[in-house]
Amino acid sequence: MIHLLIADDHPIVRTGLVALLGSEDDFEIVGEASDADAAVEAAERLNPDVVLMDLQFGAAGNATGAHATRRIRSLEAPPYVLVLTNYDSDADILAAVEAGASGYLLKDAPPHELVAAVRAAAAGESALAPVIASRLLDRMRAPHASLSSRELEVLELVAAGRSNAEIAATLFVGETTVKSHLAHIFSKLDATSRTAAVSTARRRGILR
Amino acid sequence: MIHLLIADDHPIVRTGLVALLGSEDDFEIVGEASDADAAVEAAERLNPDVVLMDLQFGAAGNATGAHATRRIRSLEAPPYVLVLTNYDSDADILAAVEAGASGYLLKDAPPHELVAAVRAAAAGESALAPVIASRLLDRMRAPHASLSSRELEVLELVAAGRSNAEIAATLFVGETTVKSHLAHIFSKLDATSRTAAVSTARRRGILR
DNA sequence: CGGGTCATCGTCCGAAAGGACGAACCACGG
DNA sequence: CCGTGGTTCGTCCTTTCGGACGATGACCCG
Repeated sequence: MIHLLIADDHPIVRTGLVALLGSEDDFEIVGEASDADAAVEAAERLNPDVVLMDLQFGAAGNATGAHATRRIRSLEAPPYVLVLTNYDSDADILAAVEAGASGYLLKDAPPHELVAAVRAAAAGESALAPVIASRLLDRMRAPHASLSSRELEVLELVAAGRSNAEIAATLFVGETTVKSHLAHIFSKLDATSRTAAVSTARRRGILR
Repeated sequence: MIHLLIADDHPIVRTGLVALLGSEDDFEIVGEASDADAAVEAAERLNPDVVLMDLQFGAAGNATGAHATRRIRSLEAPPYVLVLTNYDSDADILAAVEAGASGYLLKDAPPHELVAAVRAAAAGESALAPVIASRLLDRMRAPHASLSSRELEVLELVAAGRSNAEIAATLFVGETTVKSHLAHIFSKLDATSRTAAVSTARRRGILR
């Protein structure tokens, strides 16, 4: 019997997952969580085998699914975490994998793929949606144009229209550091300004 | 008895909606559709009272939920269409309302709100999520933040990462003119920098 | 014809961004 | 054990951007 915890801020999605997965004979849904903090708490208390984790949680909290994943994976005897999200941006994928996710699925995945991924995760295997797997392979093949996670973090804030000073404050670093990251980003993306970098990153699918 | 048709490309969401709405005594789900064309066909054939319509359909087809809504509303004795989507961008809302939607709900809406909206739609009333309603009112109050065609031209070049000097050369005008257009754009979009303006324009659906 | 919007071009000036150096710390792998 | 890459910080300097004034002519609409 595989014990599942479902963490998603959309009631509709939670209901759908419960209906889809609950009908499998060897699955048992032991809990649901509607935000990142509740997910961590529930994972600790209910001791599930696999956590289905959304990456985007509404404005309710500021903790993201990636944060929650990291915290869950640092519990003792942690459950496997299967990330389930809408988008396939490099930034999200990288953040999730680094946080210790066992798999990365898109919400438009067909049910059988979802079920298979849960079984794989419960067995300790990795389960990546085909789209995601090929994207990761692309990244392996062309390591030169890949940004570090910190650089992505900076670039996302740049794309949101924040100034260097604001970004520095958000990330708790000096403005010099932000400019340094940006210089590396410009070099990697072959851009000479922040807006050009954002444009290139969007075109290449690095940002969504 | 209210007959429902559910149109959404995500199996998880469809399952969730069926589970949530199917348990209401006076609701009956008469069909599901996984893309926009199938939704129109099903609406014509099954003659539901209310169609729950997603706005974003995956890359499968090119028809959007707004198109499908328009076509459904142009049937004879058309059902009411309740748009159900993830995003609350002004462009989406406006497109849906113009296409004849009776309501606009976000997928993170609580179930009771969803049920209430379906009943309201079936009764021929409008049902807007509070967030959406207030946004529409804001738009009414704040007279048209729409950009002139020249301003849009400039903004697109800005979004492509070009500098003021490059934009000026491209459009065969002086750099001063570009800066003047940008100042107007900043004012209309309530932004203080080019990247922030691009970000806002994207969020509002002004830029793709 | 007056009033509004749009597009075009100015100047002045402070703030922000970017380039060009350098340098320290740490983790990780060959 | 040493090199490589990532993250952090620094200074000096130039370029670009954005704000705050402005001005002109073209156009449409009531």
